[in-house]
Amino acid sequence: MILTTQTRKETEAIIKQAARKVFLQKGLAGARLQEIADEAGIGRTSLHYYYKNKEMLFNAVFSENFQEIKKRIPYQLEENLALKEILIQFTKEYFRNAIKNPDLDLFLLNEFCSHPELMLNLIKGHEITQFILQAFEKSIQKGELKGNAQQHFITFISVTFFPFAAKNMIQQMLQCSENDYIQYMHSREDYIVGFIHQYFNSQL
Amino acid sequence: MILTTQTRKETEAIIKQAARKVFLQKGLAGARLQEIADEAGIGRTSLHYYYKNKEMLFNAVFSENFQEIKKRIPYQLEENLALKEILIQFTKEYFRNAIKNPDLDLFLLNEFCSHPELMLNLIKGHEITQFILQAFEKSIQKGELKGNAQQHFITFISVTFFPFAAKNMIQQMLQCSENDYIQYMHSREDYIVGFIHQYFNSQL
DNA sequence: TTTGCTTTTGACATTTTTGTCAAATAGGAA
DNA sequence: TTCCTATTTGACAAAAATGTCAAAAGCAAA
Repeated sequence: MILTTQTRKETEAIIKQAARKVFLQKGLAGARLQEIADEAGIGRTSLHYYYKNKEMLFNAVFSENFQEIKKRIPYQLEENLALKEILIQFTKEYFRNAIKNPDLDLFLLNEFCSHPELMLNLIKGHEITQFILQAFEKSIQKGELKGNAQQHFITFISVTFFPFAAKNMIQQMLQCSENDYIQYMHSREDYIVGFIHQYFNSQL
Repeated sequence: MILTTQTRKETEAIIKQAARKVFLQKGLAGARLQEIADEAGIGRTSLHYYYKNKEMLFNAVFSENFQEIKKRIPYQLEENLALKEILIQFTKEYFRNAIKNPDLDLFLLNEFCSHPELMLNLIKGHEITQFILQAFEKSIQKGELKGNAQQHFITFISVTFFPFAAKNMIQQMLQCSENDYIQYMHSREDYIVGFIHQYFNSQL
């Protein structure tokens, strides 16, 4: 039997993954170091060897989640793409990454409540919000859409983002397993592309 | 100066309101009995006089929130109403109640993660989920809609429910105050009614 | 005022969770 | 093997939070 000697980095990665799982599920206050240690398959005391205390560990995990969320959001969208195309590209990119980690979405939503200052950075550093909002406004000016850009924008965010944040709720409502849910979300990607097309057509 | 003697019920109500505030903000694990007592303006020990322990208090608060959520959801919808009308009625009823307490929505979403068994009751006791889902299915059979009932259903839930759950996120994204948000949500009600009409038209 | 009840309070006990430390262990290099 | 360092472990300390209890205080009726 081969024992792979783990380097410090590897162990840290295992711990972070375990911590991530527990933190996402129970939040900072609800997470127990013992549970994280068990999940990581190490002694609780060892946690302190790698991360001085709970707060440090949380910060380490959090900043990674933070990065991961950023990666979901395509930062370069062609300036002159049609709005419809922008939305479709965005959706595809978001789904591609989010399906792997739907837990992050609810976490994110909560962080906007508990740490709004941090979240502001996420938005500010990333002008995507303004970009899409403005794209909606331009589209309205061009006569492709009627009404209010903000409402359209929120609708778009809702139909893409919410089903990830509400993963557990949806599972209960549709009375389906985790696999069913993932399956369902895969097909939702196509559904949303269709939804976007219809959204524009219905305005004509 | 008049001292109003408080009856037990009144004191309980004060405590529940204080507890509600703290629980909604910090969750069960994050809430401190001391903070709740301070918020209620009583000694911590008195909490135990009214509610044996933290869990009991949480249950009391929770079951009220529970009831409040239920009230948002119209339980009697005419069986033979057109789907379009069902959705519009549902939306109006939901908005009417939710605008007052948008905090509950995110709380609810979290509870589906942390206490799925409890949430199952909320859904089971209330056959509204199945009712609307089936209404979508019937509508598809009648040819009013194409595609998958579950997708339509989730879209509908998303555009109505999500903007409440994401209150803080939306405020940051639209860079607006709480008042602006409320204003915005009021106008969203009308927007959604229009959205529903278009949703059906676009399928023809 | 006395009595009998409800409510509040503070001191203390218990439990739970986190943090510290020194000793033990492992594993590679000399 | 021996030495050195990195890591793990278990015993313990400390802190944080909750729970208990009996005594005190409040209040209304007799």
